[in-house]
Amino acid sequence: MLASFGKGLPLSFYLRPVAEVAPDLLGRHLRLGPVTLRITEVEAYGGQGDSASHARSGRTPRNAPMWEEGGRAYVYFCYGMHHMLNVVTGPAGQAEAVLIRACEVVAGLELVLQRRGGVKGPALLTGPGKVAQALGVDLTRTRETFFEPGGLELLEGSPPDGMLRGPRVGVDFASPEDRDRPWRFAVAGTRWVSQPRTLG
DNA sequence: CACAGGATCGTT
DNA sequence: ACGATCCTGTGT
Repeated sequence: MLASFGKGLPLSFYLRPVAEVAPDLLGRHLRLGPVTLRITEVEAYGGQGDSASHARSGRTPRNAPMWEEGGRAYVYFCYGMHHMLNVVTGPAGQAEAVLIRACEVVAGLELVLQRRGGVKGPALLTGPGKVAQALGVDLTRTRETFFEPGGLELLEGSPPDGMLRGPRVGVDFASPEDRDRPWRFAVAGTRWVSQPRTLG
């Protein structure tokens, strides 16, 4: 019999404030083809008013998907080698998104190991670049909704027992107010978290 | 057209 | 602590 990973999340799930959707994504399942991951760490990024967000300087070709209706992917290329996967939230015009920072493998371990170069332990999937690499997500996925057959899917998954939160990683360039905003969320007690140091 | 920098990762 | 590596936004 086929393993069931739950139903797909409805559009209404995404059409809420980003700081509400982000913690609600913990424990959800992210699937693309044969690989299914359980989300263990995320970060919320706000719209134009958030100086840490790609939306801070208005709409550009790269961040255009952020301005569209929630329930789709925003993928960008970083440091010349890493792809970052975000979940766009809110109605069109809000430009809010959640960065998927870490996961644990639910299905497709063999392919994940292959894509990640045989790395073992938490280093397999703790960090946003690693998540995209494991899923096989690249720039061609940006703007794609989570409702397309054969595409990226977000499923109900299993809720976490507890949650940790802390400031976002790598946003020292932002205003003090935005830098200190506790918009990073992680499943409590899991090894599948990047830089656990700054989480409480 | 040229340039500086980045929501990172893996090694030193 | 640092280098890889190239897309992107900004300015000329």
